[in-house]
Amino acid sequence: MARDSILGYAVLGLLHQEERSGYDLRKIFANTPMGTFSDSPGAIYPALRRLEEQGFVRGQLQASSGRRRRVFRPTASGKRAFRTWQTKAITADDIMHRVDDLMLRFAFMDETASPAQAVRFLRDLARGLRRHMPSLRQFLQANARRMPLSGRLALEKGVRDYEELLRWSRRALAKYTKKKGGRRT
Amino acid sequence: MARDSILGYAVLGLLHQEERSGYDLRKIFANTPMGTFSDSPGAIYPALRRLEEQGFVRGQLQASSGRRRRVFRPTASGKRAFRTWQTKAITADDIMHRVDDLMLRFAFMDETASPAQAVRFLRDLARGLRRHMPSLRQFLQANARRMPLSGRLALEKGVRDYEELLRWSRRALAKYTKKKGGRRT
DNA sequence: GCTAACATGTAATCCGTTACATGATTAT
DNA sequence: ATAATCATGTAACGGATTACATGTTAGC
Repeated sequence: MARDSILGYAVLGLLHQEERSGYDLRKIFANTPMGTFSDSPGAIYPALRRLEEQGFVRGQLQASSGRRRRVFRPTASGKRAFRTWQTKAITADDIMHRVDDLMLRFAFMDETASPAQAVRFLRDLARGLRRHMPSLRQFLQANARRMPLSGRLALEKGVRDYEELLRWSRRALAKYTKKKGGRRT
Repeated sequence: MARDSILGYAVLGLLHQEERSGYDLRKIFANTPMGTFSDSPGAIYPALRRLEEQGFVRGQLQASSGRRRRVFRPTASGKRAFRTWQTKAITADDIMHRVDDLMLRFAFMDETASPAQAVRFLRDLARGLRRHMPSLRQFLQANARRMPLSGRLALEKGVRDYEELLRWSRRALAKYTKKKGGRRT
């Protein structure tokens, strides 16, 4: 529950979809756009062990013949911990420093929480972004003039990324509210 | 030169602008959009020590009265190391896993390399992105259908981010080639 | 006199990287 | 047979987080 790595949550989320082995997870991290995470055995297997020690996943040996293979599933407690992490309030700090975590939290929303929670998340995100952006724009306006071109362009890109994220959250919200009538939080 | 943290490079880049103390750096990381980096003393001071041990920066005590304050400057060797890191070829792995590093490398380009290097970097980046995106789009097309809405939206955001980066690199390139005639690599 | 800001550090701990190690099965 | 892939781990190391520790100076 407490001080977990994002990798741990990524793993826990993936295990909600279907039971998987460490090797399965490695392949996912190696071959898909989820590959922002490490596919190295030195990251995955210790992460699985930690999750198991915390009681968030349970591993089970498959096929006693030859090739041993342990597949993992989340426990009830693991599901609870994931959902708690995923649906907790979005802080200013999340927006400034952990946008990637936010996207991971959202990516699994329909599977491990609910469309209603997805809507709540998107509204929360949009609100956080609207609060954050004025100070960013202000910094840009105050400093852009005396910055060299490369620095200015990099900074503008940073601001633009947040604007894009806000636009994305609005489009996403529209898809949820149009498609389904689901409104209860 | 070898196995350095991004924080180390961020620090080294900032020290190129003017001499700064650990505390100065902390303030920058705490109060500006460079704040993706840690402003904790437990990150900054060890990073400065490592840079000093590598001979990349030199610290000097200021104002012997009361409040001690050490300001750091990059050495010739530190400047070389930074420039090498900054201008090295962009790999597929950089594009898949280290986009933030790429932006940091670019942000200091005018100050620590040259506009010509900036142009070279942007062209290299655009080429890398054009190569990378087909497989991303392909994955999206192949999987989007059977993904839940939240997952699909997150994935689309990922693809869109790369498209935005490509657009940004082209706009940035245009600003370099329009503004100055600087063409030699 | 007290608080906030200035200023620099260390220690415990955790996690990821890199490299190493081992062995089974499938395809050529 | 032998290479590739399946499959799981460990050990050394490095760097970041968190919390602690210490002392100075300026402003109210």
